[in-house]
Amino acid sequence: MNRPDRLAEQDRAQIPAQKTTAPRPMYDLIELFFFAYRDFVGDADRVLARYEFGRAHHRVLHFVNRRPGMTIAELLDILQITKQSLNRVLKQLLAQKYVEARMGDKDRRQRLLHAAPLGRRLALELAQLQSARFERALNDLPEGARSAAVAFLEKVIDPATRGQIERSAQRGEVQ
Amino acid sequence: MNRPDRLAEQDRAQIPAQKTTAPRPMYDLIELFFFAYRDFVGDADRVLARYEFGRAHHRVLHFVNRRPGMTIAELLDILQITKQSLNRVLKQLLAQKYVEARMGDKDRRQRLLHAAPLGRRLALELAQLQSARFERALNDLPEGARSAAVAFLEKVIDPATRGQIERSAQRGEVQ
DNA sequence: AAAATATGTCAATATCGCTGACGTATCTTT
DNA sequence: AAAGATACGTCAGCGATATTGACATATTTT
Repeated sequence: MNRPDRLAEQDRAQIPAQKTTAPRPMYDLIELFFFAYRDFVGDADRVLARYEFGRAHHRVLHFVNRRPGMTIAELLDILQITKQSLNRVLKQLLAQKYVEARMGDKDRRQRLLHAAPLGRRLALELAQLQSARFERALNDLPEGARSAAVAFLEKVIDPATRGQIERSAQRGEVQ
Repeated sequence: MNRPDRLAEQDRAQIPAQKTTAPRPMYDLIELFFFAYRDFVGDADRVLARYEFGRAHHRVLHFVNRRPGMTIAELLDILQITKQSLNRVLKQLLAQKYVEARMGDKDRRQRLLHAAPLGRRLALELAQLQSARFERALNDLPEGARSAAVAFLEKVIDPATRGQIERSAQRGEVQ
């Protein structure tokens, strides 16, 4: 499946005038990705607004719920935000009992984060809402659409990001 | 492909105890979508930073470039932001000659937006960068992966949003 | 004892979004 | 011709989320 109608790299380099013509951008995918993501997060946004939470809270809650015992450092690594940004939302989630922190057993400096019952409920509600959107989409599509979507998204992700996710996922997912 | 193993709506409502058990959320798709989008916009972010532009500028520039002659109202409709938010970034794009506005011919109140040469160049650079990511992904995937991705993303989008896009797309795409 | 690590926190700033209110030019309707 | 609707611009203020830099504390490692 290697695009036989394309010239190999070295042949291509020898074409005279056209100086390695860039292909036409895939505007369809670019725009669809933009709109799909916007609608996808929109579902959660509406619910979060009722709790006076924002997207940042959602992201933290999601990963803490999914990967219980996560440390601050791991969370920073996966969310790619600064400590200061994380701290603001985490402080609220802790104060309102959506998340709880336990002292690390091996390293007592660490704060191992866990979703509290309140947080588990909200995280589940949000995940179900977003899943429902995917389900509606997949219901209209042929067999194999789901694994195709998974495969595509995986490949779109940076290899470096993939590494991060896998490392963090190793230590037990939940739900 | 209509899931024959599902009960019709009215039968479903009569099931006693189990009160419509929600299926397990599709955590894989949820997380992949999050990371894929983040990496996808990250490409553009790095370039935009060199120009002192942000994502908001990119979105405006993209649609103005793609749908020349777009009015302010259409842009607001498609971006789903307020006039005030748009104005701030649009003003900069106009001042720096990335975008130009021409008076409407039929309705002289309208400002028909066009990407200026500088804007076309930047828009293309960004689109090519994002396309390159998709291309790398699709090269690793079997035949038909692209149309599968397009189909999936289309279905994930709200029908209402689809309507908007189509309406705006009718009046001539470019490049 | 010194250095590295995990985390918290202060202060200042930027971007991007919002709401509400009001102004002007232009088109449409009566 | 007057009245109303429409397209757009703009002022002022606000909130959420992100940033950087600097510094503090507790704990672990060397």
